[in-house]
Amino acid sequence: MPELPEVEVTRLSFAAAIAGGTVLGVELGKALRWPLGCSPARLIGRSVRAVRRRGKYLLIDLDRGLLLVHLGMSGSLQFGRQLPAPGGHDHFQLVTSHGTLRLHDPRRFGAVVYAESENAPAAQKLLGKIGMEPLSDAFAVDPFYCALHGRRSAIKQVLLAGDVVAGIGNIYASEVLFRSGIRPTLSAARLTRPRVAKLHAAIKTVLARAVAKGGSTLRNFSSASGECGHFQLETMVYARAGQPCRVCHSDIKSLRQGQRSSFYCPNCQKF
DNA sequence: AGGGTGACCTGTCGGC
DNA sequence: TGCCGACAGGTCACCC
Repeated sequence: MPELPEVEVTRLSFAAAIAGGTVLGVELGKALRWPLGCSPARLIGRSVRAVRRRGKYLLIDLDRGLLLVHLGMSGSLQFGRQLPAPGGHDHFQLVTSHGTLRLHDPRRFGAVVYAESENAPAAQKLLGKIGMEPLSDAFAVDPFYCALHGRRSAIKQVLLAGDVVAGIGNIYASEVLFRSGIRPTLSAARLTRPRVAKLHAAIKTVLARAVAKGGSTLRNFSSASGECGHFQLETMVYARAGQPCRVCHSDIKSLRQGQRSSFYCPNCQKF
């Protein structure tokens, strides 16, 4: 469920509250995608410094080491002093003096991994190939254009791969391509500079807007404080196959790319 | 090295 | 009602 906006909304919903807390306990449920990478007991007594985000990863900085949290396809976090009793899909809990952080993840594609530092191999294995942060100043048109120029795959696939720009998943890839008038099947290398500039602007605008709207709640996403998002109410193409385009009223089409659905308007995105 | 495919896991929904 | 296949917001290991 979580793309960059949902992960950022989650971060904002508990980062300030957990900062300064001391780890009192770590509880593991069923196995997630990867093992924690250290004994839970080793984390007890450490304090939480801050919570950052890199792509779709949350980085929970401790006074020594950090936890990398990924929500996978179906994960969400909850944070509070008094959480209800854990259920069968709650697979990780970080109990701190400021409250408990809980990972709920039915499909278990998510993960919580400990690393000694951001540069340690355990962290770099996950963060090493992540592309530019789209909401940072480092994400500029020139480097974006250069990176896309070397890719012959379809632009939708390149956006999803995340090694050029970080954090764009299946919903927002379709949305930013609609707003820049680009067909998802077009080879990334064939985009002219003006079109890359338009795509760049759409990525910044759409992701920032989605964060402001609390992310997208399609099935059951909610932030760590339990708030649902509302961006799904303003999607232009995602999951709208057969419905009229909100701009030109043509039928929205869908197709499969790399075993994932893409949505586009054949009139607004001609090539 | 870039690009394509299967794999991981559970829940839900539509069709027969 | 029940079963079965397709699909779901991600991404990595593995092939060519």
